[in-house]
Amino acid sequence: MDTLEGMKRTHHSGLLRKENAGEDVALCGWVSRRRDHGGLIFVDLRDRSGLLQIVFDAAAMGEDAFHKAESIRSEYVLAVKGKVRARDAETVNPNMETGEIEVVVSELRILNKAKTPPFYIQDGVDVDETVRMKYRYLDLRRPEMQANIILRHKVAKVMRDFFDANGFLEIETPMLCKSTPEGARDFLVPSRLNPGEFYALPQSPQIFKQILQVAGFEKYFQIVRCFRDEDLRADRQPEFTQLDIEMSFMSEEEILTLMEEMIKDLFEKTIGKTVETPLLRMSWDDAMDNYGSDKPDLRFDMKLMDISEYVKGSDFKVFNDVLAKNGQVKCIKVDGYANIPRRELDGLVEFVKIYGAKGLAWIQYSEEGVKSPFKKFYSDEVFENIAKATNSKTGDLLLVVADQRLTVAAALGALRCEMAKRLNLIDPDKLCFLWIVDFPMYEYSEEEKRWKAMHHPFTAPRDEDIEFLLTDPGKVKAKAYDMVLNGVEIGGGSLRIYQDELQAKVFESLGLTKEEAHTKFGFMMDAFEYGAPPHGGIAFGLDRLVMIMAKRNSIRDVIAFPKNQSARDVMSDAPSPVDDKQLRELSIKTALKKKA
RNA sequence: GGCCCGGUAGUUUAGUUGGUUAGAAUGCCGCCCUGUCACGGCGGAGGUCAGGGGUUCAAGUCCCCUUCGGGUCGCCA
Repeated sequence: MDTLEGMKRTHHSGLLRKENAGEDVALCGWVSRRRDHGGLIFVDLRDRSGLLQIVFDAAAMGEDAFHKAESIRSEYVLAVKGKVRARDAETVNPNMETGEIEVVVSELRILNKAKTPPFYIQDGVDVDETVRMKYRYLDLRRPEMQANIILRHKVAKVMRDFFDANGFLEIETPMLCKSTPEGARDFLVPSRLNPGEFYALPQSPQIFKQILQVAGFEKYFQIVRCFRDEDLRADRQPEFTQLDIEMSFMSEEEILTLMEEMIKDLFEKTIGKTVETPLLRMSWDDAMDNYGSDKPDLRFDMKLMDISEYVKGSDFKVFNDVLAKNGQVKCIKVDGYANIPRRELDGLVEFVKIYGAKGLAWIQYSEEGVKSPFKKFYSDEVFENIAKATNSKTGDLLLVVADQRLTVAAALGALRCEMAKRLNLIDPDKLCFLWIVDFPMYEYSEEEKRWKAMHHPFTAPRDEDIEFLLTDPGKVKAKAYDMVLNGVEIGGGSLRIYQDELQAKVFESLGLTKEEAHTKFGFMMDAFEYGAPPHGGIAFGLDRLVMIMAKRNSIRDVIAFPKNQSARDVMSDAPSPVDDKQLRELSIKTALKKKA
């Protein structure tokens, strides 16, 4: 085995070009591929910058050195000295950035051997994700993964530059915090020095960033890790990174505008995409009614349409019952899909049930006439009127759900996205941003039979709705806003309550007594008694943002060391049991053992 | 916690109605090869069909349980 002693790398392999022909270079990297022709060996050398072909020629380099070259295997770590040579026209490889040149090796050093990797390190290879995760260091060598991690770095860098230029300060907040029972489950950390007591890892720096406003920093941001002990998804990890922002003396309008500028700057400087501002703003009500979602994907149309008025007053019990209970009958139109196979329709019925709908009906405006499970309950005229109202032509399909407003929205909203996916209606290069505004302040929890804050209890209600806080909470809208990109919520925030009378009222509306509120959020309420400025903020999900920029379907692909769906790190095998001594130090008697 | 899908050489996979010794590609090992770039040629090794139980003359294949992985609903103030 050799060392780098006395050799200094002069270039990165992937950056050499025809202009470098004739230069003496020293390169370092990993063996991506080896092509042994007997007296001539080609190796694709890979470093962070890319691939380059290096050539070992028995005639030119002497027998001993060539013999050494013959022992090279995949992923060996090499250092080579040699001369850049322009390739003959017929040996140019147009598929490689460096395909016009190669490096003829004069000196080879094998800096390290490598075991045969469990999978081939190349983009586009479909390897089981558990294997990729276990050997994450190999998976991360793939150019695609390197690009994702590099993009992530650039994103953070551009954000920091932007906020610095706009007078913001990056301030760190604690990782060991007080547990707050509201919201997501906390990860708990036992305190050795305080037996029986626990810290919580932050779900977000929400309270601290607001207190920093009381402290007079006026403009705060932080790129910060957050922790939530909830079930995972393709776009949810137990620890994730947030761009967290809070500022004082700014209106909602000013905040939204500044964030638009940040996003515009970000997309331009990282992936070279132009974002048109100002972004579209849509009320929560409009989003729910037209798209069935508070994070609508606007890359395709297919809006929800209300056909309640056309189907009321018939003998069709399903619709009648729903309409009698203030429900609605709505549909989406799938253009040119009237000949949908029956089997697929049955599948769609099952699909909407996942979202709480009791069923799915349809109208097929087919060549052979109208087909619909409720055809016999209505006259031809009704179907003509529905066609007119929904702008349906022969060949179109309407998918119909009847239920309460939010159930219809959930089912048709999901179905809308599903049909777009199936029919390939989504342009993958499109970026559709929008703001969702005027969120409801509260949502009713059927489970707990009470009103819960939709955002969090420090979110300010709209001034004109304050009078309804206690009398009609469902009517109150909040000064809250989410930024949505391609059907993904990438950020959300609000103006906060900063006057204690209003805060008390909101706590009361949530069924919290002053004492309870004080136990939960006391230190913040204390702080707010000493001159809290009007303030507000927002937080963006950095992982999700990078995921979309990198056109990936999972945030695991843009996180260097992610967890799997069971929240395990399969590379390090965390979490793991600890021995009793550690537990005793923490004053924890026993840990429930995983059942054997 | 619920629902759906999946687990076959290192990797990606085929495997029909349950029926001979589980097949291929790639990777790996050996030999040959001076213009390849997914190099090529010849030869070779490599399998707890996730685990357990059941049905059967016979199970990779059918049934049940467990386990692991992915997606999703709930959950994520």
